[in-house]
Amino acid sequence: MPRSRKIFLQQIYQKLLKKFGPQFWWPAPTRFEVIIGAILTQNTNWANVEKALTVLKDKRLLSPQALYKITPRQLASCIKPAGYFNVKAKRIKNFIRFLFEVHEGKIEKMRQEKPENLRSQLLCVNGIGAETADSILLYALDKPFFVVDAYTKRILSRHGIISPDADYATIQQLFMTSLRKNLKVFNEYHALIVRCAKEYCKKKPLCEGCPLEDLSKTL
DNA sequence: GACCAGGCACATC
DNA sequence: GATGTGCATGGT
Repeated sequence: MPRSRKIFLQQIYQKLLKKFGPQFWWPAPTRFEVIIGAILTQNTNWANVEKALTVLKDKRLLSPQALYKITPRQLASCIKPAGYFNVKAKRIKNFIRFLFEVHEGKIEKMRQEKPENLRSQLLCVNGIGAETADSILLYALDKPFFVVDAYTKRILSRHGIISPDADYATIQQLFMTSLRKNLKVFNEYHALIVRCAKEYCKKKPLCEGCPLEDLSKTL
């Protein structure tokens, strides 16, 4: 990778942090809740996810044991506010089944797995793709994997750092080889990208007032 | 009423 | 292997 691109990614982080400050993403009370949230938030507004999580909490269903017992149909009816409730119910059940079959139903057991192995295992669960796997690894399990999403792609391609058709692994590598392997930075950086894209990167062709505006000129 | 939101798997060509 | 499509609610 060109050295300039590396520095560029580091500069973007500093700019975003300066502009928006820390984002405090995912301060959920349990790792398990973060994981379920990661599945529920697929292609969905976070506010809707919180509603679904509240229902699960109120019904005392937000535990591996409880979700193991519940039927997909019952689960679907609880998570309706998050949208795609039938698919997501299946996906959550798939994850729970994996958790019990491979890690005795225990998150802490799962955390003992070697990070690379764990990522492969998660990707084998039907319904968990690269982004959801990395969100789980980073935000729930404290494993340093950079999360790439639609916003990340949009911002980077808009500022000419990647081509619009760059794939997930390529973009992830870009970040992971440019930055220290640091949980806090990975966590914050992804959240900052989402924040920036939401506020400034919606309108085509250019995002007026975006803190990254001037950077692309220096590339 | 259209559009969007912190994706993914599957069908089809 | 690329491209298209279904899944669904709630806020703007």
